[in-house]
Amino acid sequence: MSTEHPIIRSTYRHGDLRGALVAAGLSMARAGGPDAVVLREATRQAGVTPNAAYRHFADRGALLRAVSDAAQGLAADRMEVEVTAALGGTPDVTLGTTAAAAAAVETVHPPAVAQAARSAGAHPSPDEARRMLRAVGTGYLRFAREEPGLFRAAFSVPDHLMNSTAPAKAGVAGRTPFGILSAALDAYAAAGILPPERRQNAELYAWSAVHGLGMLVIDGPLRGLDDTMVDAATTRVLDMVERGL
Amino acid sequence: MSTEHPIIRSTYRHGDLRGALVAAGLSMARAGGPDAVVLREATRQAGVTPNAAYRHFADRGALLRAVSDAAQGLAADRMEVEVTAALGGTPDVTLGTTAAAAAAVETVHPPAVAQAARSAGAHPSPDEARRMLRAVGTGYLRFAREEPGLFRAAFSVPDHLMNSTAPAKAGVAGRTPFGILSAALDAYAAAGILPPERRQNAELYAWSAVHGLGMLVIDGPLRGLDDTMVDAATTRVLDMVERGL
DNA sequence: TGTACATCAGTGAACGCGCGTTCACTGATGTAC
DNA sequence: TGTACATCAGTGAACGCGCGTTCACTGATGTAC
Repeated sequence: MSTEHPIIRSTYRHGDLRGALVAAGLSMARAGGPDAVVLREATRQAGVTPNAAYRHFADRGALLRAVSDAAQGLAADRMEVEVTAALGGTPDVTLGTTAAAAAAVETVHPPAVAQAARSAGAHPSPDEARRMLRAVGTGYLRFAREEPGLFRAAFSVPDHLMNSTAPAKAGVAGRTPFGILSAALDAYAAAGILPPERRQNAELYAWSAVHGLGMLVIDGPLRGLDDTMVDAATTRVLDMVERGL
Repeated sequence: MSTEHPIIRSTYRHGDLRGALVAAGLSMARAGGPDAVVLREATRQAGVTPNAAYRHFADRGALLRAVSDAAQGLAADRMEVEVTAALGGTPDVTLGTTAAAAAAVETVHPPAVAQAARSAGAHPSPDEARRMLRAVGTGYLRFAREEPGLFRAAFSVPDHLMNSTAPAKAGVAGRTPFGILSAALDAYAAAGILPPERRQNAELYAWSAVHGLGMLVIDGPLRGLDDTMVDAATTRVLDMVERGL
């Protein structure tokens, strides 16, 4: 079932087997979600014996968790791109693929992106804050639709909120999806559009709405919706969040 | 791995093998979600040879779809109970389990429940409409938390919205989860709280918010939230939907 | 009312598959002296 | 600077497992005459 030929190594040591296994896991998750992450296949793609994986991961679950973290990092990257575009960094870019998006992030300089977001977050205008929050939502949903397998690997694998700021889950700009959402909500509050008493846990409510649409559309009963309908639904869900928060 | 002993039949024919396989599938889904639905194990629990299943289902996928439909029916039942309670049918019942909930629905007479909802839907007061919509949401989320495996089997298995009114997905009262939500939104519109121009596709937006919270809590990064936090989040998400619709 | 027969729900045995994991091992690396 | 040696990342072979699915079949049922 492996489409890519196993790599023939020249050296006895691999060099970065752990990284290679995670990369292989990501490519499997991309194609089939978390369930498609197969330990043996990962070692095959890395050009290594199956049991070599156990030098780096206690078991399949540990590999899957590492893959999930990496997928969260990619989600973060996709969101950063959207936020940057919304804030005027690269106006109105329409990026087709997540790979392109990730590349775009890297070309804009990771720290610069975080910087732009942070400075806008400090003294944002209501309009900026709104654009930022919407960008976070659309970025999240773009990732869900462009990479449904990675999306499920990122957000359907058991984990705790407490761990959601772990560095492994961060994108190239060093922020996690949760952190990006939090920053946008901070901006929202700083701009005075969100009453302070409603700021607490606002992440959960905004996240719920957007996550639910994503799951219904890629995995659930709304699978049949075409792109324009999903776009419309995205807009309306974000309207609802904006009004309802 | 099978905990229950296989049934020894006295007759050559089973009687209702299809039903038995779906029931076995439901019990597996209850314990482990859709991935845990194993065709061979279903036949074992039904006391039948593995290949006998192929008289009733083309393949494992067909069995899984039947199980998913049945799970949606159970979700509908749970929601009906909540709606009935909210509308004064059985004031303030706190039902622990879905089994109890389903039993409660049956004792109230299925048609009576649908009837109550329908009559409230025809000329509902704003307050009635609000209580009804919230009940739909809390019922959905109660089901998610009480029966996470069934919830995932019901709403994470590929299907289309077009089929979402199929009778197989209905509960004992004959309505599907989607149908119940629609009825509540009709009541909302009829009560004049939802502007007519916002009625269209409102199902999707309300559903997204509630579904997202459910998935994040049972399967995703919010797994660690304790019951009181989830209750609080449920209230706040429903507030958001109410304000934002 | 009795019987021949078509139907089709089940049996019994087997298939190929790929998985995760464990065992005892080998051989390249880098460090201490 | 050279060498002995501990470390540990990899090998090779095997395990038990249970899955979905297919084959040719058997035997109870209910219907047509």
